[in-house]
Amino acid sequence: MAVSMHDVARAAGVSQRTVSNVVNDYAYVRPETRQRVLDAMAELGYVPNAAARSLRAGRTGLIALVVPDFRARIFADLAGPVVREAEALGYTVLIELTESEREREIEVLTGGRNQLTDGAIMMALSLRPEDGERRRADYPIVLVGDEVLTGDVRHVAIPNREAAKAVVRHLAGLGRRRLMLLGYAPAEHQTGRMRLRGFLEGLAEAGLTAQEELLVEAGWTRAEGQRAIEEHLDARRSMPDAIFAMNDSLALGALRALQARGVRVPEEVALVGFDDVEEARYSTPSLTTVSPDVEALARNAVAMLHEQISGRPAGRGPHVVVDFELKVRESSR
Amino acid sequence: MAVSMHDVARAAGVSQRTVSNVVNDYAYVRPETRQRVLDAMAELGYVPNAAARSLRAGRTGLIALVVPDFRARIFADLAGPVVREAEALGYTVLIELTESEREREIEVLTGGRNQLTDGAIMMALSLRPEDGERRRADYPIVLVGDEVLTGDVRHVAIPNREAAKAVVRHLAGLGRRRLMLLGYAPAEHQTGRMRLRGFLEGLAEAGLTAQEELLVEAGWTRAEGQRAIEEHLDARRSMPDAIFAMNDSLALGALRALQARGVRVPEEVALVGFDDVEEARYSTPSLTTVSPDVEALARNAVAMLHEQISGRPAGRGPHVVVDFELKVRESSR
DNA sequence: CTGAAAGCGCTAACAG
DNA sequence: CTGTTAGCGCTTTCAG
Repeated sequence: MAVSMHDVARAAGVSQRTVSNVVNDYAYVRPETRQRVLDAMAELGYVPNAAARSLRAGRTGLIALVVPDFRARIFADLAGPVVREAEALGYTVLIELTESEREREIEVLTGGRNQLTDGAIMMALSLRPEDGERRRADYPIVLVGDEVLTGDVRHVAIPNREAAKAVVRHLAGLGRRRLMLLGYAPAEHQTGRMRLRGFLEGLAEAGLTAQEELLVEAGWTRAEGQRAIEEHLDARRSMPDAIFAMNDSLALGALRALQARGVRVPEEVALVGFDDVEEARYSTPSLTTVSPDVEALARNAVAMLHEQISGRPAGRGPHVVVDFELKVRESSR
Repeated sequence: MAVSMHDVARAAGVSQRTVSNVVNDYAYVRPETRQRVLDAMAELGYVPNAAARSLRAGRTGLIALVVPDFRARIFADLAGPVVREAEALGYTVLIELTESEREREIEVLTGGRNQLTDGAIMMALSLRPEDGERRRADYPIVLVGDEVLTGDVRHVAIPNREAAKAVVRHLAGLGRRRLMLLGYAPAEHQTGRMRLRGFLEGLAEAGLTAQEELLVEAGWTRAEGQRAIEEHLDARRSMPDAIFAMNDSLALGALRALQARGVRVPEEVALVGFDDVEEARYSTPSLTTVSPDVEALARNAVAMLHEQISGRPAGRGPHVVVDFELKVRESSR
């Protein structure tokens, strides 16, 4: 067994209490006593035991980051900032993968199989509003992304609607009139619904009307983007002069299809994505895209969770929408 | 405070011991007693307390995954499999980011600031061989990637040398004679050294000799790949007929530079990368690359760590090299 | 099959 | 400033 506080106390000739005081640099300890204790600790290689501390404190200092999968770039992007923010507030982050399974997401709402974490930050993709009732009231949670639960669950969102609107405004400003929305998926995630809504609002604002033929269904993957555009072109459906893809993967797939069919981007068709994945900067042409402030997403999520855990008064509302930036690149000029 | 075992015991009219037995489906408990206990647990919403259990057991059931950064694709790819494997063995994974700082990597060797984890899987980039001495002997660690420590540290490796050799063999088989190595970095990571060594061995095997002008220095990023190739072309240095990039980012940066300068790939210059990032499949032309078996990497790392933690006899040697596959795509035909 | 009770390592209330 | 000590929730030894 590892060396305990008791061992240190004996070695330093003080009581356990004093060792504890030193470890937590608490209260008043006479400098020389402190030094003696520190020496003893170093000598014995003392390391405080997290389990005992947690048991005593009733908190573990752990928070869970719950994501569907790390291969999706946005989740990987989020992990770094979340870990850093959490660390700054004294938390350690542990990872939970849901593979987008609803059961696993629900399990998080109840605090998990064991009370291992003080709270969770979750990107939920499969929860339904009514699942909110299964939530254990005293388990702090912050949802990132869509607002999928009813009730007073805190949540920090990507500005889907506002950004989609900004994209349309940008395209209309370039004189484009026949805008395609790629990745249309009626009643899928709220993310899709919000981007759709922003798209439609943008069109209305620009005095344009949506053409049904230009709302193109596709899963949000590169392969699907490619397939959908190929089919659209081959079927000689009405040709857009701009495409707003629901995310960058779709956009990059579309780009490949357009190039394969000899359609020039951006001359004939402008192309805009969403997410600002790294590749967007490096494709040829480079891709105009919406860049949500992921850093702020992480910062807010951790801060909001910390507020709940520590019972501190919320310095911000229960719902936060972070900023975004439209990165205009070669694909829409 | 949450409901404890004691509460459940009282509600079910049994002793704490019996509840514990039920929870750990231990020993012999009469079916009806078991049921009564289960009912009481459900009724009260009992959830076992991880801290108490850890304190008692002397193990936390947590393992650390220590990586420099999640934005580098390979780390993100590793996370999923590691979490899944760990879960299958009853561990929870927690994340530690080192930003490649040597001090932080060393700290892991000593078991960290608190005994929170039972062991660690680390991708170390900055450790030096002599750091091995700082290692706390009883803290289980598995290194992934390079073998950076002397001593008996377990480690699972990517087949850098073998794969680099296979790449050269492939290019030579296509009739290419003037092979460039992009991302040459004398005495950087061992990864680079091993790939370099494989490259040279491959050349020797094919009866070719390395030209110094074709060992091109560059950081392992896309921007650097682009810059290095642009400079090389603009300086009118000797033209290669094939480029082996130390990783895919470099290769994709190089691709961009080649296209910008009107060099046709693969007709004039074949191009091969390393890592098999997702984009490699979708670039134009798609990129030939080495695909290490990341799944196996994760599986072995977790299994080896588990062996150390549980003190089980090692079913495998202390060093494992996983498989790879050379994915031949459009960029080298 | 079940109960009583010790004790894992630490914090903090209480007492000097 | 420092010592004593109870107890966080659980597992497990020892008795029944």
